[in-house]
Amino acid sequence: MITGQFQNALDDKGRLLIPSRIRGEITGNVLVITRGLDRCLWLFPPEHWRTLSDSLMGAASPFTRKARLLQRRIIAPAQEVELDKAGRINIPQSLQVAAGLQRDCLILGIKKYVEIWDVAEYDAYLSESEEEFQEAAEELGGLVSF
Amino acid sequence: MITGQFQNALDDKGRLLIPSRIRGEITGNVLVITRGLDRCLWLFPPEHWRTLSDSLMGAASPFTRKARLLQRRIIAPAQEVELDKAGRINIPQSLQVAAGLQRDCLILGIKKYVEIWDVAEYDAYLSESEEEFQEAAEELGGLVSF
DNA sequence: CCGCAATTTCCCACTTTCTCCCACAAGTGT
DNA sequence: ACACTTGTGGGAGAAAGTGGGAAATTGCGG
Repeated sequence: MITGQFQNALDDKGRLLIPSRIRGEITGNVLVITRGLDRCLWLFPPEHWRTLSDSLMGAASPFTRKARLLQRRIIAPAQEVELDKAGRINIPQSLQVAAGLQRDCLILGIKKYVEIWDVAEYDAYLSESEEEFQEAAEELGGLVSF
Repeated sequence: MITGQFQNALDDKGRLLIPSRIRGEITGNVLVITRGLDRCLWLFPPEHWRTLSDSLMGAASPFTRKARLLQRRIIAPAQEVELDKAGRINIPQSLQVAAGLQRDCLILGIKKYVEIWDVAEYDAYLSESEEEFQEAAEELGGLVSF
């Protein structure tokens, strides 16, 4: 169960340190990175990626239009990345661009996976969807109990 | 399982380098290239091509109109291509035209096959289908859980 | 049937990028 | 204060990506 919000710097070589709190939660030193929904990247432990991508591919032959879209947007950009000795991953150029990563990145632990945002992009996202968030909270109110 | 998104240049002789990450996933040095759906080319390892083309032919006698269409659009343009020492393939003139390839090409790994796009064509495709992608993602919400 | 031109194939060489490794600064706990 | 962990930067060597020339093949006209 990965949680926590961290801010680390992407260096000139495109390396990003995975916070040690998160590293402690994963086994092995390989992760899968891909484009997420909204302007961010998703980082999965390989076994969770397999589950997700299989169900995406399963729902979907390349002969239907929406399936191709999902495959191209989610599956295609996915790449295995390895943690180096210092616990960093290399973020491929194309993914940096896709998520608009500059220097300061946010790393969000969302239980089974991790999101990577550019700090500025994330701020923009939060403030522009504040209203929608309030609505969503109201709607869920009935469903969620604890 | 081939994945990853790469951008390489098609040179004046019509050669395109297959990224080494992808080369590492295929055995042998022969691939099958053909026209794909939407404005792109598909590249298969020979064994997957056999599976696909067999099932296309099987599903479809030449006496139905739609079957002939599929066969002419997908099967007919297919050609075997060989990787040279540097890991490049030669893309036949007719296929370059079909996919509108200029110089900068995108190479998308979609698990069992590879798509080749002209960079500009792909950008156009993505932005024009952004809305549909959002819909498709919402629909998946119900199906995919992990 | 032969020779020349155009195209393709093969190979080599250069440049850029990536990868691996090491070093250092700052912060934390003992 | 000292050892240790965490976060950051950079240099050297290796590999990936790119371009171009020479040899081989094809096709065409004489």
